[in-house]
Amino acid sequence: MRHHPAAMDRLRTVGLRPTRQRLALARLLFDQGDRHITAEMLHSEVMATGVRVSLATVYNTLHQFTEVGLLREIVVEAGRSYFDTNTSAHHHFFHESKGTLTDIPADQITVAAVPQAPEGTRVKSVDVIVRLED
Amino acid sequence: MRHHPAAMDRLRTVGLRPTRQRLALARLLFDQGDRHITAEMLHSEVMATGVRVSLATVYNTLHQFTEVGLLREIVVEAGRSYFDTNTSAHHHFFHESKGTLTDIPADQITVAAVPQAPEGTRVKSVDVIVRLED
DNA sequence: ATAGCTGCAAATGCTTTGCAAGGCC
DNA sequence: GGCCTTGCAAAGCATTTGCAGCTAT
Repeated sequence: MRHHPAAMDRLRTVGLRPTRQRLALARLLFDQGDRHITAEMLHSEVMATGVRVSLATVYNTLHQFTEVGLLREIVVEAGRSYFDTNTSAHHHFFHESKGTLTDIPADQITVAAVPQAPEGTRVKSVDVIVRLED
Repeated sequence: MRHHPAAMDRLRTVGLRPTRQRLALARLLFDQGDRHITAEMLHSEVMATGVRVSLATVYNTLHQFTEVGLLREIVVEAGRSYFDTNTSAHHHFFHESKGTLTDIPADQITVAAVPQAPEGTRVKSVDVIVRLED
């Protein structure tokens, strides 16, 4: 049995038990650079590696990872959620015909003069989605 | 029977038959300034006015109106679509705890230096959502 | 008359949940 | 051992669709 310290440590650090399922998912998510993935896609991938993980667990895990800041959820279409392994400030291209997301580096777009948040509220995030068509 | 010329004309102009249902929905949508509304909300409203319209028809009508440019669809949460009666360029505040959308006038926010669209694609729209929390 | 609409109910697609069984510490 | 996790299947939502009957022109 192989151990992948990075994934293991990542889980311990955020206080989630490094179970077989969470380790397999963490490796797929974080061991290959930035990814934009849906629960279904991740489920297919993990099954393809031979590790049995239920779709329900994939959903639960994605949300747990999001809660502890390992992932960021991106909403581009009603009825489907994407999860982004890059949690730093950046924005996205969304290719509507293909249903794929691509990063727009933070330095390639400028959002200026964001208006003051209304009384009693704070700005949680500013999400920019540039929708592309063919 | 009352006739509301504006709603009637709006439908004829875009080539949709001014049926009883579409007229009722168009009046609720367009006769009171900018609105951000979901299918469920609109369905409740129209039923409250005493006009029977099925939820399926509300969905169909919202999409037809969107296709002909009378509405703009805004996606802020997975699993729910909002429709905006203001189709001009502007962005939104989304109050997460209340689930409400508010306009940010185009002149109160600046999105600059949008990167070139990748080969073979066009920018369809640039959507900015400023998420607010309490 | 007829092409376009509508309503209903069933189907769909994604996501969440309840609960018993299993696994990490 | 005890508590956290997982898997399964069922339930939940928002939305879409098929089709028979209705309606605007």
